[in-house]
Amino acid sequence: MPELPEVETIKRGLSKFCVQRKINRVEICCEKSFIGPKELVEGAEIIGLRRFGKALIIDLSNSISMMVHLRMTGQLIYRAKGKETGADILEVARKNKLGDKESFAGGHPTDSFFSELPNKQTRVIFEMEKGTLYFNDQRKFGFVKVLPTAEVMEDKFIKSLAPEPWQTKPEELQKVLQRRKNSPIKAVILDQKVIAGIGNIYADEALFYAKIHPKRLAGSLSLAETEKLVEGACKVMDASINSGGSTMATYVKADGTKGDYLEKFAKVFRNEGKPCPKCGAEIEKIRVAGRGTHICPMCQKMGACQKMEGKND
DNA sequence: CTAGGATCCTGTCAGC
DNA sequence: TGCTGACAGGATCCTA
Repeated sequence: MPELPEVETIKRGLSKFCVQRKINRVEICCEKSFIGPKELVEGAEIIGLRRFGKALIIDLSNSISMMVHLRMTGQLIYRAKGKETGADILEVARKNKLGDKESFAGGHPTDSFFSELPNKQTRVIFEMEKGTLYFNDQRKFGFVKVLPTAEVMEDKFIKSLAPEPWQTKPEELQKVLQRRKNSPIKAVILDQKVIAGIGNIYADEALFYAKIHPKRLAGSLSLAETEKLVEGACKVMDASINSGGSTMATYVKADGTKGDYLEKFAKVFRNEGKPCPKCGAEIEKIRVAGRGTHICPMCQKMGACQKMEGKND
């Protein structure tokens, strides 16, 4: 679930609490969620955090790194010593502060951000010098992987990542779209080897920004449309990062009630039935490439050619 | 090589 | 209330 802006927000949040702190002990609650020998991590100090697309790299002082991928439902939650239950975290969240001294939570938004830990979904526990870092993951698709720092860039996933939207050249992307010309454009931009960091939310938001129907075949996009799409991806991700991504600071509203960080910037995602902010037409939910997809049927029209083939929706 | 579908796993929610 | 199937903010593997 967490996409590039969420991982970036986590990187910034954890940098405040974990860098220059030692990991004393690692407790693995789910074998599947932790790949590699935990002994290489225990006793090492975190010296920095990096992000590549949706992957977070935690670099350690002993030339070892951990690669974290949250996939659909992963979360990283840090709590200072004595604050493990999360009882006082609601108060922190109410203040809407990202960089509180005591705690931080980001990733798939659930009540685990501020409820008692560890819980049923806790997969790995890192006992740190001054607090505890929990890796939670409901569906167990995510993982933490131990590898030598020197091999991070050789990792299969990292190595095959395309540039992120800000570094994407529309002309280059256009070539890939021609190669993948018979796939729906949404399926293509969800591929991390095509453009890094986009997931289901930002795919829908970027396509809405560019007024492109997600079922349009990739090969049918003009260069101008591709440019607009890249611009849209940059803008929606910038907006999300600036609003704090999906973290406890945005999960809980200022008045203490449960909110939804999507409210802050999502124009179409999970807004089916609501009016389009541009034209007022009703936003629809459809299915594209096996994923729930949200569009404004007025702003995002299919091309005339594809329509005649009966592939419109 | 591309395209499409199944698959990993747990929880929640709509519909009966 | 309980059961069932669909679906979920991801990526890979398998098949054609």
